[in-house]
Amino acid sequence: MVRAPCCEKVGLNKGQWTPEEDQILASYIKKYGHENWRALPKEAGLLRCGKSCRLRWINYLRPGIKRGNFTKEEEDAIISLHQMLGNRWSAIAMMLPGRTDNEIKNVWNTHLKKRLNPNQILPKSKRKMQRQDNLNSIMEFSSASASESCSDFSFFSCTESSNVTEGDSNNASGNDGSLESIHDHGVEEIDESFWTETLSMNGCDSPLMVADSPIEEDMSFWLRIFEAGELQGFPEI
DNA sequence: AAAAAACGCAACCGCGGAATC
DNA sequence: CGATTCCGCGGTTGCGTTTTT
Repeated sequence: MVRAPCCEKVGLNKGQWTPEEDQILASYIKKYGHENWRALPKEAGLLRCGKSCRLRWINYLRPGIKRGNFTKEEEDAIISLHQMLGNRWSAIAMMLPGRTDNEIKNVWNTHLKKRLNPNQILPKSKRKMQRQDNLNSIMEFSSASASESCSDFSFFSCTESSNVTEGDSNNASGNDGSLESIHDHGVEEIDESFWTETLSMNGCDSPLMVADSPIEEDMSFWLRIFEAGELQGFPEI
């Protein structure tokens, strides 16, 4: 079928956003929310397409966005997560509160990729298959760990609490950071009860389980996992 | 000092899938 | 139940800035 364009392209602004546009968008969303991105720019009086407004809000205007350079811990976490998840930037961003998928993607492409051995970079077609393998490995690993003790992979569960603490109105609609997102990408075989059970397991006192856990703790937790070599079983990308 | 190259970031594009009609 | 709409994601591009020659 023929896809309708996301918006009428004629007469709309493109390129850099002006402070005035930012102001209009932010104040409109603050007042009315963003239930319908397509209709939002017209109602707000912006000469932008809905997609553009959404991107601007998600990446720069919404509350809780952390600006500035990535810390070493954040970079290491991105590398580690990328090893497991591949180019699933939204999933990686879920683990780094305050960072956006676009920002992480940029950091990866401009800085972090260079740290890798070039031989580990697969052609695109192979990477897709590898990614699914990694996901399956993660789920197997986390299932096994959960059956013994509090899983090191309980970060999936913690994702929800992390997002909740952001006070982000966006949670209600789009960038959910929820279990559904995980399921969307091919891990349906994991029963949802797994996550709640994991959360409530005895001795599950990982810092990640704390709703208001600071990001630094998240990062150090990741580093501990990888430094301990607990993930060595995963295939390299 | 100027030109070229490299870099980094913000934004756009197109696709897939969920939701709705 | 197929058609359509909308959202979100990942890949890519454009352009300003910085570094190198």
